[in-house]
Amino acid sequence: MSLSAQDVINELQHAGLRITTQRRSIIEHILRMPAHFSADELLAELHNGQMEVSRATVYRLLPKLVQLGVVREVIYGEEHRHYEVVGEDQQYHGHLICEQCGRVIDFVCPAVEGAIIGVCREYRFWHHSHTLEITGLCEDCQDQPLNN
Amino acid sequence: MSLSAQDVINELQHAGLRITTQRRSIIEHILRMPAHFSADELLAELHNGQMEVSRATVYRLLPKLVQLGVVREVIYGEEHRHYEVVGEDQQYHGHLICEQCGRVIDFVCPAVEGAIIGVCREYRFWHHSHTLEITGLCEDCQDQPLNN
DNA sequence: CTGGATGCAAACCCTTTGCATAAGC
DNA sequence: GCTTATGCAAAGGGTTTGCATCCAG
Repeated sequence: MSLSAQDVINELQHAGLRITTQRRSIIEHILRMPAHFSADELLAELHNGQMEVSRATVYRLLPKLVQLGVVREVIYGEEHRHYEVVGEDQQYHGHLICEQCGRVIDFVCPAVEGAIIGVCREYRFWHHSHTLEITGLCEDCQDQPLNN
Repeated sequence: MSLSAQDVINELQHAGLRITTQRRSIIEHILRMPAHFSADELLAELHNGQMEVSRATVYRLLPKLVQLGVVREVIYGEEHRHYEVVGEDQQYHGHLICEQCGRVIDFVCPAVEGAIIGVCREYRFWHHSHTLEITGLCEDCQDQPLNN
């Protein structure tokens, strides 16, 4: 089962935040966005729909959703922020980022999960979230001549 | 053995880049910076010395050094970029980042290294570099009341 | 000499914010 | 009604860039 808009709305309410038409719309769109999206891409989607939401509102809600654990920031190499939805049952995963073509490949790796839990125990660190990003060349780009 | 300024300068030359007084100065300072630094902190250090280097020059050199594998970008949660030197013998490591006090704790974990190599083999991905960042609460902050 | 590097300052661009208005609860 | 959320537009702040000058190779 994946996260529903209502689930997120309930979380907002529990956190003492008000449920507005704009927030409802933003949440519904976020759940339909591709794996990784930026604030700008989200805004573009919102403007394709009937509901208009201002940049400010989107920018104000996203950090709250991060705090609530609904989305998390990923793919930091890029110039602007990217987010992805944290599914209920979704395993933590990492990203393989191709330096040549920009493609982002998601991967899951239980061994990494286990290692991270071990590190946190060792350092008595309370683990909230983590990101693992590997940059390099994807299979296709390894064969191609460099172009920079 | 850790990286010397001359090593980096040789790498620049091999890459066809010119060796200028400014670049020499930047490189020397980078090697003396604390574990993680921003472009701004680097500039402050440079201005403490006798040699003046402009912001533009620093901002133009850093990406080249990333490409050459001399430094890498880390600690992406922050609003601006941070870098760290990639030592010759330095083990890859990750960062534990405290959400409360902002402290950054480096850790090494061979298990993570192994897992990453496995993932790259599986996806036929050529590994250039990677970062692993775990956010949460450090030991000290776990006991303190929340203040946000 | 000649093309790459520097410095200055202005431009960029994503993101944040002040303030008046609107609307949850 | 009281307080929070929204929208607009302007500010913010790190980073990039155009252009004239400089200098390493």
